[in-house]
Amino acid sequence: MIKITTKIRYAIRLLIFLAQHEGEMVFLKDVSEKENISFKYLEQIIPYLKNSGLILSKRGARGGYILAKKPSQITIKEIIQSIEGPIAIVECVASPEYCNRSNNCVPNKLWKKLNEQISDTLETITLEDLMLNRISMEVS
Amino acid sequence: MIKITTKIRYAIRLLIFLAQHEGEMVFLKDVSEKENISFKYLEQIIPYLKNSGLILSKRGARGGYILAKKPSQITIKEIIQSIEGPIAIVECVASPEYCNRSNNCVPNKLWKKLNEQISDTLETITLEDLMLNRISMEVS
DNA sequence: TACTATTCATATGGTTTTAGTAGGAATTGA
DNA sequence: TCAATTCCTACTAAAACCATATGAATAGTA
Repeated sequence: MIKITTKIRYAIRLLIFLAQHEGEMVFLKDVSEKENISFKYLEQIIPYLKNSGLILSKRGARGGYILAKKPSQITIKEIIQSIEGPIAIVECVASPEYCNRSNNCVPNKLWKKLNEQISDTLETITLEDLMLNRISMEVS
Repeated sequence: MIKITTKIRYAIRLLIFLAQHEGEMVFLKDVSEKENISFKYLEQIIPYLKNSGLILSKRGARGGYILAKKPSQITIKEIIQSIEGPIAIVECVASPEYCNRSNNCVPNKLWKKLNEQISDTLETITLEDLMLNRISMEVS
């Protein structure tokens, strides 16, 4: 059911790498090698992160990528949303018009609750938290 | 990313229907018609629920299905797991051997936390809760 | 017994998503 | 001019998703 795609996982590892090299321009080639992720696939992930203003790039020789914000200001939710759009575990929680059952739909409330919980959790965790290994297993 | 499949959603609606007719044998045809779900698809979902002991069946004319337990004793987690097995938003949270990065993997803790949170939430909600519309939006 | 209604078992198929691979254009620094 | 880098776009294999289809097995009933 609920699967985190490689795109999201790679994006997070890429951003952690950038966070760990804050201030430097980083080559994608290095990320690819150090993190052992397909270079060409990484290239495809980059545009999402650029478009949502998470990273900046510089073209040409000695170009590269750099975080556009401080790691403490980048939430996991932002990262995921930059790639997949709004978090919606079922269509109807984002677009009620999607299903005409919505009005009196019993399970809907369940999905809404779960969706909000996931969304909230992802919003409270930042890149910095990941970097500093600052993830408590307590339910917040 | 995070999507609830139709199989799971249909299964829950099927079980709610059974819960609403507790004590009676229910024909799949009725569920299909009332809930407007493909009969043939429902038939494919049934075996999962049977195998995990959530429902009982009776074959032949005037056969049908009935809940094997009280609605208060069937959790949403059980239902989902009966269809998809253990809840694992990434492979490595269920099978650490899946990825050799596991030891010092920074994002792993994030996925573990999120996974547990989802799992916990789904475990605390029962069929009865759904039936009685007893889902609070407060984060538990 | 024959008929009908139901569950049970299994095969098939179309569409979408996932997870890449590939080739080359554009840009920039040296 | 060359090499290193990002940028852009097309393609593809495999899996997952969401069903549809056919018919066998079983059981109640007239």
